[in-house]
Amino acid sequence: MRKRPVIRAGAIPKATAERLSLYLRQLELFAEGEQETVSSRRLGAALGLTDAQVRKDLAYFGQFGRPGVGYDVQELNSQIRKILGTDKRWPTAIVGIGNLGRALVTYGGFRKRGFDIVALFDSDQSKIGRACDGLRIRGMEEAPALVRSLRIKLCVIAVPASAAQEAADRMVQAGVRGILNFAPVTLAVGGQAALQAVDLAIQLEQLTFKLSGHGGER
Amino acid sequence: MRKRPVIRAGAIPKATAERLSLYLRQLELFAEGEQETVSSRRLGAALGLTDAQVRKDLAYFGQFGRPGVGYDVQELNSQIRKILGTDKRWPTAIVGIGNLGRALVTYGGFRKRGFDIVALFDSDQSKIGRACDGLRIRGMEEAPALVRSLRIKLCVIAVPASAAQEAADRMVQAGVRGILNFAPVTLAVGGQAALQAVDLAIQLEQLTFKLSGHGGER
DNA sequence: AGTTGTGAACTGATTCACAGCC
DNA sequence: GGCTGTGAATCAGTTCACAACT
Repeated sequence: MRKRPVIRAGAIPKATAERLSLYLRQLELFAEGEQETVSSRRLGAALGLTDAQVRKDLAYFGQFGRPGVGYDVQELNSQIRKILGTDKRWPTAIVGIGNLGRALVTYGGFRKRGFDIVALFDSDQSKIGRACDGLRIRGMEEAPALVRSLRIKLCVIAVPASAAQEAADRMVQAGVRGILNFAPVTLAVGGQAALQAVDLAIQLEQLTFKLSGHGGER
Repeated sequence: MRKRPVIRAGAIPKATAERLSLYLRQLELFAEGEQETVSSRRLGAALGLTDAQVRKDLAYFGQFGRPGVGYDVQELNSQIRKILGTDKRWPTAIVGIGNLGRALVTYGGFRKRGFDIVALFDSDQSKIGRACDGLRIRGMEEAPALVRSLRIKLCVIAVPASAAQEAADRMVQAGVRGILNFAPVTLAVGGQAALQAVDLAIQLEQLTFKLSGHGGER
């Protein structure tokens, strides 16, 4: 009898968590290609990782693979979704409907991966009431009611740096549990919410660092 | 006599490189606030890091601080710029002028931090020839000439996943040395260029992971 | 007193290497 | 032959703690 892939919790390395998302993304590609199974070596090669790394990561959560065969693409896909929490859908708000915010509203990749953009907020009076991609832009004062009624757990902050902390405070106050921050400031939320930050300019700086010699080769 | 802050190279932890950008960002805020000096403790506190971490990071590059006083904000600022390579400006191209690409073209944060968007590329015939933020959108076949004449070293890829590898190949062929990739695929460039990847959906997934219990508290 | 720079200790992550399974 | 799961070994990154400096 086949061993059951019971998901065990425990201390998951942060680095492993980031790679789980990569595994999932790649598994979706393999699934489109009608791949039934995949080995740690092939999965790793597609992502620039060693086979041992892939096996170690997956083993944190249970025994998903079959010696001599590899991992079942569909099953591993759904197990990782369960681990990441994306086996269910997440209603998500976007705060700050400027150029970047608008691009995020229409970004198809969110919906495809389990995130539904269901509310838009801005504090600019001239934007409030207008629509973007079929959704009405709301004032921040409507956040508490909407977060509650639409069961919003996540929000994306795409406001200018100077407005980001206040936007975060108000959304946490309104009840969101996780914030993806695109503003170039470090937010303080005092453990009230999970934080994830993306600074677009910093991403380019990491490239110039690599190119300026210090970055180590390869 | 004051010790000279000679930048030493050597093996810089990847993690340190990422934090350098954060230090720089924070130093700019302190500089606006007319701060003359800053201690490792204050700099770290603003970013959620320990003082020891800050000192260790900065010490990889030389001796910038003064015992009993701290670090000179302006000097540390310009030293980190030098280390990151952003003491000079970087002409940058954007490939893929869809919703995200357009938002990136107009994103002010790039210019402010040393990146000049000087060329736009797309492979969609209906977009070629149009303008975006005052720049003409070019076909990919113009990339080699423009990369050379405008001395473009970096590009941002904001095309759909299915087109990303080809876009990367063509830009590397055209001569760029670093790629910031927003497409949700792992690119292969065979060491011809430095790579940095941002997958927007993955950023949200990391939040759901934290919220789904596995992510460790704090 | 306040703060840096840094070896030493520690904690965390990756790679190795191999027994066991298909 | 191919492949997983995992303990052991290695490598990397962080924190500690303190001498030295202002």
